[in-house]
Parts: sequence; C-alpha cells; structure tokens
Amino acid sequence: MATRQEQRSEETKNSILTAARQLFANRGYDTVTMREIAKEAGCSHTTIYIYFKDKETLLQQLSMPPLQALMERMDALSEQKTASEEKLEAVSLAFIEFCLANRSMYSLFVNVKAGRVDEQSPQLEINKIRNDIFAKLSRMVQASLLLAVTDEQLLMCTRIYFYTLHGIVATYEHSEETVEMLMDRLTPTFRQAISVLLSGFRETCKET
Amino acid sequence: MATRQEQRSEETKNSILTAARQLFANRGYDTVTMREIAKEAGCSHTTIYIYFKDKETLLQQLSMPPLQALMERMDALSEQKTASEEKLEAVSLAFIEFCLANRSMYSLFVNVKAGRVDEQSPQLEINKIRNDIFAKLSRMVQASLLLAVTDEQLLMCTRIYFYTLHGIVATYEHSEETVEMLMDRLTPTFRQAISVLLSGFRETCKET
Amino acid sequence: MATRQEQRSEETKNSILTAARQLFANRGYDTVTMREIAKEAGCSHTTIYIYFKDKETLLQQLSMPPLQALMERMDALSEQKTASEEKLEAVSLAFIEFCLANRSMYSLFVNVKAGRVDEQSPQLEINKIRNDIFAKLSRMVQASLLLAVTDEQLLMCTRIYFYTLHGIVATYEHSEETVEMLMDRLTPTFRQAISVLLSGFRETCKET
Amino acid sequence: MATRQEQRSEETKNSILTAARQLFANRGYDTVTMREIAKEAGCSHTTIYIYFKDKETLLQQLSMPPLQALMERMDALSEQKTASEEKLEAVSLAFIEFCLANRSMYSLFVNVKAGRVDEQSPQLEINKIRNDIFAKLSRMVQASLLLAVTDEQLLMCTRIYFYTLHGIVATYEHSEETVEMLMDRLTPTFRQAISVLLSGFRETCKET
DNA sequence: AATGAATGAGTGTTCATTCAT
DNA sequence: CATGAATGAACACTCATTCAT
Repeated sequence: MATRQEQRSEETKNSILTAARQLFANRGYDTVTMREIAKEAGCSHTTIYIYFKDKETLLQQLSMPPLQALMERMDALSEQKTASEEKLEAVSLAFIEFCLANRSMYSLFVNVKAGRVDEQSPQLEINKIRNDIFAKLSRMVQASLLLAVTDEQLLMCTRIYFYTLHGIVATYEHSEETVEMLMDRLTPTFRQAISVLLSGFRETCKET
Repeated sequence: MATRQEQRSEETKNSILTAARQLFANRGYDTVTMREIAKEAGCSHTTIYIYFKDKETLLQQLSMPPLQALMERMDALSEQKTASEEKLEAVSLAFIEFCLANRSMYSLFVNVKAGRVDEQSPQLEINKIRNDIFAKLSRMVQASLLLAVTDEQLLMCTRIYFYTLHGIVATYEHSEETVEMLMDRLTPTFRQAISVLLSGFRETCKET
Repeated sequence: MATRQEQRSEETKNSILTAARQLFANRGYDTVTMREIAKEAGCSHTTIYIYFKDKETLLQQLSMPPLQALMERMDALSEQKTASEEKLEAVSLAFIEFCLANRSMYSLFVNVKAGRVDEQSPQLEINKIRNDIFAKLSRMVQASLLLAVTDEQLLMCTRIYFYTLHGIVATYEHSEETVEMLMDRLTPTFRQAISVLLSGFRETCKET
Repeated sequence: MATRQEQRSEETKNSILTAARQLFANRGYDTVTMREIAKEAGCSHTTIYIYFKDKETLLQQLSMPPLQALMERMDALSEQKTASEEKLEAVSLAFIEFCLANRSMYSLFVNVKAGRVDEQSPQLEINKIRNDIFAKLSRMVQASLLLAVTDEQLLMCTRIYFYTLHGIVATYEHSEETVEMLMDRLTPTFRQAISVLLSGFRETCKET
C-alpha cells in the first residue's frame, strides 16, 4: 500500500531518470552535470544522491531498462511469421535504430570490458545482454542462410555481420542528425548492406 | 651535430609524446589531464607547454604523422602489380592494422566533425585525409568488382565496405589485446569479411 | 522571517563582500585573488562562486550600491535652501568624503573606460553615474559663479573644478589615515580649495 | 678601458631597459611579462636576471633616470629669465607632460608610501625627489603670487596647486590618447587652470 | 656572458559530493 | 524526504624564477 509520500518519492525518482536519460542522450555522459539533471528534473541536486549513490550508478541504472526493451522488441520481431531473411532485416534495423536513438548508452554498451567476471553486477548484466543479442543474431543469420554451415562458418559469419552492424552505428554515433533523419535517409543502404552480406555469406559458404 | 642539451630536449619531447599517445589511447582525449601526461612522461606539467602550445595542439601533433604514414603505406600497396582484389585486401588489412595500432588516433580520426570548412587547418587536414582514404578505397572496390556499376551503386558499395571496416576496428578498439595478437587471431576473419562483401556486391549489382 | 540558515548564508555573503572590498581597496582588483578573498572571509574559495558568478561580478556588485548612495546624498544636499556656494561646498565635501571612504570603488569609478557604449550594462551604469555627477557639479558651479558665462567657459571651469576634486582624492587614495582623520585634518584646506577656485573662476571669466 | 665584451654587455642591458620602459609605459607593470621584455629586447628572458635581481628591481632602476631628467628640466625652466608666473606655467606644463608620457612611472611615483624611513634606498630616493618637486613648486607659487603670505597660507596654496596638477594627470592617466594628443587638445585648459588658481590664491590671501 | 630547459606556485573556474537542517 | 550551504579536488594554463651548460 503506497502512501502518498511513497508515490511522490517515486515521481521524483522518475523525473530524475527521465531528465538524465534525455541529457545523457543529447550531450553525452561526461558533459552533463548533476546540477543540470536536477534542474531538468525540477529538484535539488542533492536529492539525486538520495536515490542514486553517485553519477555512475545513475548512468548504469539508466541503461538497463532500454536495453531490456531492446531485447524484448528483438524477441517480438523474431517471433513473427515471416521469412527468415525479412525477420533478420527487421531485427537488425530495430537494433540500429535503438543504438542511434541511445547513442550515449551505445558506447556504454559496447565499451564495457567483456568477461570481467569479478566485477559488480551491473556490468555483468550488460555483458549478459550483449551476449544474448549476439546469440540471437547468430541464430537468425543461420536461419537466413538457407543452407547448412559448420559452427565455425557460422561464428565467422555472425562476427562479420556484427562488424557491419557495429560499423553502421559507429559511423553515425557522433552525427548531429536525429535518429529519424538518419533512418529516413539511410534505411535503403542498411537494407542493402544486409542483403549484400547474406548473399556474400551464401556464396562463400557454398564454395567450401 | 646535436648538443647534449638538444638531445635531452628531444628526449623530453618524445617522452611527452609517448606518454600522451598512450594515455589518449587508453582513456580518451577528454579524460586525460596534462598533469597525468606530465607524470607519465616524468616531467613537470608546465614543461609540456614548452613543447606544445596547448592540449589540442599536442593531440594534433600526435595524430598527423601516423596518418600520413598510413596514407603512404596504402598508396604503396595499391600500386603493386597484383590482382585488384588482392590489392584491396592488402590495403584494407593495412588500414585495419594501422587503426588498431593507433587506437586513440582512430577515434580522433573518425570523430572529427566532417565538412566544417570554416574551421582551422588541422581539422581540415584530418578531414582531407579521411576523404582521400574513402576515395582510394572506393576506386579499389570498383576495380575489384570486375563489372560495370553505376555511380550510385558504387557509392552504396563503398559505404557498406566502410561500415564493415569501421565496425571491425570499433569492435576491438577497447580490447586489451595487442595489435599483433588481434591480427594473428583474426586476419582470416577479416579476409573472409572482405571476400564476403565483394561477392555480395557482385551478386547484388548483377541483379539490378 | 529569516531562518537560521538564511541568516548564516547572509553572513557568509557579507563577509565575502567585506573581505573583497578591503582587499580590492588595498591591493587593486587584478592583484587580489579569489583564494585570498576566501581566506579573509573565512570560507572556501569555491563558496564565493555560490554568491557571485565570477570575479568581475563580485567587483560590480561591490561598487554599485555605494555609488547610488553617493548620488542620493549629493541630490539631497543640493536641494537644500542655502546659498549656491554653500551647497556646492557641501556637495563637494560629501563627494570627497565618500571617495576617501570607498577608495577601492574610487579607482574603479574613475578608471572605467568612458563611452564604450557597446559594453554590457554594469560598466554603462557606472559611466552614467559618473556623467550625472559631472553634470550635477557643473550646474552647481555655474550657480555659484554669480555671473553669466558661455557654455565653453562653463565647461572649462567644470573641468578644472573636477581636476582639483579628483586630485584631492587621488592624493590621499593610498594614505593609511582613515577618512575621519583625513577629513578632520584637511577639511579647511578643501574648503579653501573650493573658495580659491570659485574666486579664480570669477576673476578669469570677468576678464574676457 | 672598456673591453669589447663590456661594451656588448652594456648594450644588452640598455636594450632591456629600453624594452621594459616602453612596455611598462604602454601596458602597465603587472601586465607585462619578463618574456615579452626579453623578446622586445632581443635576448633570452634569463639574460634579464643577469642584470636585474628581479622584476621589481628592474622597474625601480627604470624609474630613477626619467625622474632625474624631469628634475633637471624643471630646474632649467625655473632658471629662465621670464616672469614668475610664466616660469610656473612652463614648469607645471612640463610636469604634466612628463607624467602623461610616463604613466606607469607616475603611479609608481605617486603611490610609494611616504616617509617609510626604514625601507631600502630606491623608495627613499623616489620620496626625496617627490619632496624636492613639492618644494620647488612651492617656491615658484610663492614667487608668482606677487604678495607676501604666511607660511601657513603658502602651504595651503601649494597643496591646492598640487591637488590640481595631480588631478589633471590622474584624469588622463588611463586615457588611450597619446601624450601629444592630450597636450595638443588640453594645454589651453591646463593654462587656464593655473591662471585660475593663481588669481584665486591672490584674492583669497588678500582678504585675510 | 648568455641561454634553453625546467619547474613550483598560483590563476579563475567547475564539479561531484557531503553536511546540517 | 528534501534542500541550500559548503567544500576539496581537479582542470587548463601562465609566470617569475632557477639550473645546467
């Protein structure tokens, strides 16, 4: 039973998260100050420390939900009843769009050192999601190839597929265009890239 | 005939450059402080200002020579008398190797805002090199396709080719493995990626 | 109803103002550092930035109120129902006393570059006050002359009158005597100076 | 017998003095850096320390000769065979011109604390010159009055005379006009001021 | 005599964070 | 729960000065 106080508290926390999300996305983690977040959230900067141990923690708490949302969206798309290649395309475009919409998160997502098992949970969590995404795409790539490949071949293809996805996002990571502008302008190119890779994979795997 | 003093001076300058290179590479331009560089270089932070006007200048002096070296190497490789595809492969691997060997430079190289024609020269210089590399690779991609393509098709192929190269480098940008380790381990994958792209390009361009 | 916290805050602000006033007065604006002011005020140097945007703002906030007080006092004195010459004397002595009581302000007041109409407001404000004072004294000098003079003559007389006032203040600007000591000791001299100037003006204007 | 080395040494010292004089005059003592002086003088900044203990010493060594030159000029002018009032005028204008031509020196000249007998010599020296000038002007004022006055009256007149001179200089101390421009534009006003003071003195002293 | 190399102290300013209320 | 007050550490950069040659 949430008292009125608890409700208000939750509201404050949310407004902080929302403000921080927006500012981090637009201006990058380092540039944004706690005071700016507080001003945007409509509270004192000291209040933030009631809810979050420090700036870094705030960032990490911020990054989990969207990543989970991405996972869910990718799952949903991959369960649709369409051809494998179409599904891969849809999921890939969703991934690209998400990454461009959350550019600051993206660098966090990508740069967290892999494997450091001894670290605290938030990094591990992110690591886990990253591996999940990799595995998911790997399966979809396989399904789209329409031919049998060895594990080794699949790993190689998935890696190459990832390189390109990562490269796409990295190319526009610091662009000043909005996600919408970028997606409008470049979706055909992205589609083409996927198509090129798949047909290249097929050719290459066939030969061996 | 360099006096002993001049020698020592040169050493100091080099140790600053080395320290800065390393720190920029590991921790990014913004995060590194002049005092850290000085400590790493074994001198006072004010000494840095004897050799470099300011932090930005230090960064730029650091980045130009290797980029020029890369250009020269790419030129040399592209003039060899081998098949187009082999040349493209050699040049691309050289590009990847260089970028991984100079990871800090890479993010500098990639992130400099494009086009700002009104800016001062150093950024322009980098911009110019970037465009040169793009043009060079574009030409080599065309030669490797072994079939006629429209300008539009070529632009799209080059873009996709770049995405993948960029993605490869970005993927290992923060890895703790040395360049040598990475190249040893992954050169086959990189070759494969190039081969996949080329055969994908050919398939895709043929169709239309 | 001021809370205890607000009270303390006000105290801090005042101690900063007091410290700054004193140090600026004794050692000049440029020479004084924010850290010195803080030490004198008994707080951290960063605390100053809570109350004042920057060093310049601190200086300006310091200077406006006393100048406005001076204006008001001069206005009040000039509206009294006494002989013109007595009023001029009273106003002039008030001006001298004020300037000696606020020596740091004085150099600020005097040194602000004239006329720069394109500058931000605070300098303009001071400029305006200075012009007001000049105009006010000019009118009173004219009234005290008891004879008709051309505009040109009046301008010259006012300038000379100002030179002497300015010279009086400048002479004792760096004296270690308090205002009270100086006024006690020198008021007769100052009166005499005014009287000398007026009779000199009359003689000189008569001739032409 | 000056060796060639001694000659060169003297030259260097002089070029430092010349450079410093110019820079101090144009930009003020605090703003000028040792490196700037060195560059202007055509030597290394370390060389300055061979000839002058530190920046302050340089300033003081710089200030004595012109002051002595002023003294000599004032003496020469006061020994001419013209009417007393003309001599006073000539000497006063020379004083004003000198002070405006050496503005940075002027503040040094004026601000040196009076009387501090325990201080080192350079300050005393300046003090002495200041007193000399005061005495000299005092005598000339007396001669120009053309009537007998008590010591007390003379002191008062001299003080007032000084206030005005000082005020004139202080008024234009921070002006951006050159000495020449100022003297061209304002010499009539200065003459008038002197004339006003003298006739005021006469009137006032007559009465008592 | 002269200099290039080097440095410590210091500049104004910002920021994440803590404390007292 | 929430906040204004306060702070120490840090930033890039400058300067007068000293040291070794």
